[in-house]
Amino acid sequence: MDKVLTIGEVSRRSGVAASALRFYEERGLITSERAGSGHRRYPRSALRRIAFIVFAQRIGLSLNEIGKELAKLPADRTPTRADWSRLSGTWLKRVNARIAELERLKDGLTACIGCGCLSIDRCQLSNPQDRAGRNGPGPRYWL
Amino acid sequence: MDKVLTIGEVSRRSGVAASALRFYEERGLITSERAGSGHRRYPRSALRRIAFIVFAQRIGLSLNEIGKELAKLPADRTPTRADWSRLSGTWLKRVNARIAELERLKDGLTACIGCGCLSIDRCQLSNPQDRAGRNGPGPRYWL
DNA sequence: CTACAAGTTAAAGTGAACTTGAAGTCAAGC
DNA sequence: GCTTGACTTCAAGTTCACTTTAACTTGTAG
Repeated sequence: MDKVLTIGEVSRRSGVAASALRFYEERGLITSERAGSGHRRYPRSALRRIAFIVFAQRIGLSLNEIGKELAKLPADRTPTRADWSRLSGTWLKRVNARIAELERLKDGLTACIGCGCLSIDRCQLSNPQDRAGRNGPGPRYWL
Repeated sequence: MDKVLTIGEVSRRSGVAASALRFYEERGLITSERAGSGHRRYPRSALRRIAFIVFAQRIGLSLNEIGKELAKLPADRTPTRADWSRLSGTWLKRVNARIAELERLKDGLTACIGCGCLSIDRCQLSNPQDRAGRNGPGPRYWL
């Protein structure tokens, strides 16, 4: 009953493309055993790990950050419920901060734009300082 | 008193890098007059347009979407307060939807992960169907 | 035995949102 | 007149999170 899964099965059950699963493995986010043929075999616990990754992404973490979080899990055994819930602390802060920002932006949407004060000099909404700080190439996400 | 601004001045006041302003112009999001020297000159109203772009980005719109929104503004005159506020309708829905999703994820964070049900088969949180639908290359954003 | 689906790797491509670099022009201060 | 700084264009580079492609091997059904 301790059935292992192929990459195709994992892909179908998680909704994550097989290519993405290989990519995650390359990045060290997930691991797999190999069958004699060289094909990947996943334990059922991999599904939970993948669910975590997807979940964390929707919350706004980058794969890099997710990798750091996953590294906190015990390597020597299948993580327990308690292991997983320990990770959720960081996230809660993050989600709350983002919700707060959106609420702020929402208020500005009706109040600030409506009243005509969407001016860089006076309005806090478009927050020049926040932006000025983040440099370097690549797309910058709004978190 | 109808002072025009150089790209450097606009950059400092908006917190948006000069290179980004040129990029926005190339994408058709903003426009500029030219001085005899070929240097860009911006009317003060450009600051508001830029503030709008930054604001919209933080809300989660892509530059493409922002461009479409900006296209709704009158081309023949400086947009009024009413013109701007007409655009905010779409946004409000978007912000509300995103806040709702984050709230949902937040509940799952404490309830679902805590209780151990973060399983792809049973848990709605990591929503396989949502993901399966979005394909094609490039990074996929969680909105 | 032959199809054909499903798996493998490595390398290159993709889209978004910019930045960086090269090579040159223009304006102001000393 | 020279340097310095701010500007110009155009092309190429960067990051992220993947996907796509090519060339190949394995597993399964008929």
